[in-house]
Amino acid sequence: MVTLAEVAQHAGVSASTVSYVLSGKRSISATTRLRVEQSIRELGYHPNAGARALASSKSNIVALMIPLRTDMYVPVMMEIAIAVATTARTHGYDVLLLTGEEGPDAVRRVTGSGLADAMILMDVQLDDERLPLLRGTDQPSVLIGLPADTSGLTCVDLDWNATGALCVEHLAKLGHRDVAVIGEAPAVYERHTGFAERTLDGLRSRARELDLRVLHRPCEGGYDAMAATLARVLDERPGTTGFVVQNESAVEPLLALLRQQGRAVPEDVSVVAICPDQVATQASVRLTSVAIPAQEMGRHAVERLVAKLDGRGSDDVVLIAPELTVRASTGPAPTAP
Amino acid sequence: MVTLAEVAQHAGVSASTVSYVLSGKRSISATTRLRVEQSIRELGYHPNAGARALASSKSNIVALMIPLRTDMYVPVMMEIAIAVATTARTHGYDVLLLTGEEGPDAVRRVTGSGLADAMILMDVQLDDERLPLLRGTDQPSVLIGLPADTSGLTCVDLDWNATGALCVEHLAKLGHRDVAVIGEAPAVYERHTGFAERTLDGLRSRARELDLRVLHRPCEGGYDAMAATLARVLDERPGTTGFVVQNESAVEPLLALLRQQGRAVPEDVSVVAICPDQVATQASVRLTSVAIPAQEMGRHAVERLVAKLDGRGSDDVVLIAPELTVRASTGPAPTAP
DNA sequence: ATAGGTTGTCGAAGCGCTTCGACAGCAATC
DNA sequence: GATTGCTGTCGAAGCGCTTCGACAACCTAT
Repeated sequence: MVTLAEVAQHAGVSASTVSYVLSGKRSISATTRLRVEQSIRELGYHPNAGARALASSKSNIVALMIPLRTDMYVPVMMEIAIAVATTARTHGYDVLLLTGEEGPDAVRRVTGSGLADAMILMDVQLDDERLPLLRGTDQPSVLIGLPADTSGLTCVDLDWNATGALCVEHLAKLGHRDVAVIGEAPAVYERHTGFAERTLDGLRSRARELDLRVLHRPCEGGYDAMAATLARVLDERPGTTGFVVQNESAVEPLLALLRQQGRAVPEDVSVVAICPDQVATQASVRLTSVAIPAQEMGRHAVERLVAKLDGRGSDDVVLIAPELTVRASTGPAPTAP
Repeated sequence: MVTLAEVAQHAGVSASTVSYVLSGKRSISATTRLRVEQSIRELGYHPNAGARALASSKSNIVALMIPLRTDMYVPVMMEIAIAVATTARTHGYDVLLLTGEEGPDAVRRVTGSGLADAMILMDVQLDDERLPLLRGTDQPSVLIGLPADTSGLTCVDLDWNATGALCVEHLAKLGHRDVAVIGEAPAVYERHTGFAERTLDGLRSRARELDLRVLHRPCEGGYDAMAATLARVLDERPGTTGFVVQNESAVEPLLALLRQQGRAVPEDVSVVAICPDQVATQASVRLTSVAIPAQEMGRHAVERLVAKLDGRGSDDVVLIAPELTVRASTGPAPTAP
């Protein structure tokens, strides 16, 4: 392993000079800089991460806590993780992957050991047990997702309230009066995951204003679960003509079932999905949808975090405005016979 | 931040004693150990990762390189990543997430800087440009996936050859004579991703032995692409009664299309999928499938890696035997009218 | 009693880097 | 010609830990 000292010797300068060439924290004459850079290249020098971290108290690593469970939005999580990793890299940071498994202990471990300079938390629950720890440390952090109390925290999320409202508005405008919401798996609501509840709140309150009737049913993904859910919905509200689907693994089953029952989309029934664009365009009917901007969320989170690490930036909430794209799964409500 | 020295002072012992309590590398009397452990707890001490890495030349971090692109098996990748992270943790390692973006440079950076003690590579291509670097370093590594030349490398993968063979065997046993393979997106083959080619090889050579006709068509995921592919297949081989689908985002579209064309599954047409069990059980027809054992692969990879780090373990290839589960999407070939 | 082992603890060196203060050299100012 | 102010470089201290050799203290076997 090549060390700083060896580079210094090779270039005929002192170790500190090499360090300053690397960090740019003091001015170095062009000739020395070039000589040092040349030596670095020739020897194939890479600074030792541990030594650097020890001396500077900075690891240049950000931790990313992802959920352990895979009961929702797996591709979204993945896309966020990838966006976080690539964005972090452009700012000179590497990403440490933590699963939810350790829970709050992971936060303690990371802050305590100086393993990472900052953290990004995903899968935030409304009353997340990691939050007190984050508030109690001076290590910067960003949440992807919104807890109930955001004071003293930086959060990035899609504006789920607005998303719910947007979906129901679109259906209202098309004349639908009875709307069913196919939600995430029950477990997601039970653990009070912010986005699911917020979507529903936003949707319901807008529906009230617009005088629509809303029936919400959580739904595990998959064909069988969707079949059972649909049967119950149509039994309870036979006049339902609009669907909002938040569980992406229920989308395709729903379409198949409707088709099978002779209900045409969008002639008889309209469907709005909340899902990544890829899902919306690959479905058997091109879906009118509100996109989940996974990449943007990941990128934003890192950029807020880097800002904080640089001393710029402050605690606040970044809500990304939802956008609804009209495709082929929604149309005017059928006129009563 | 609490340091070792502070713990030592608090416990009335020397720093080295505390260190030995922590590492267990020398025997310590029960009384001192207890006293030290007590102090550690009271002060809330966490060893500093950087200092540790510097002094011991071990970071206790393993790097995981995941593919940047998301054109295949996203949930599988995610599951592997999570399995790697949790398994690594049980062995005292953390996981650094690298995306393919940097390519071979990432390998250089990580080995050069001592950021990680070892690495796991995913999305391995048959002739991967990272391999020479891995062979040229003494840093342990494990590949998830099989390159063309595995000499000097440790690899973990599903036995894709056997997987292909298994699928076609199952169809043959049911009396099907004409089989179509719906493959991954063309790009996957173009970059010579091992698993796709191997599956095909295994399938073709077994088909030859069993005297079946095979038609292979790569296919982007989604409904439209699948529709076009299916039309071409049925045009070229109208007698096709068996399908093997490797692209999980083509499965549901295929089922929908067949249904739409009045071809019943499994009465008229049989479908075998290669996909995670979750996909197979959630599809509109419960799919006969060969499971992709994502968790097992991740776990295995970490365990091989840890073995190497401990000086046990050697270079070799672990192939996981495929298992075919019969569900409702395959049945006897229809007898010719 | 003495030599030879064990066991438990300590002191000190050193891992490779950053960073601070010092200072030589030189140009501009009075 | 002395003073001030830069600029560019160096030496040394120190970050918090691991680890090696030393060595008391005690136990066994002669």
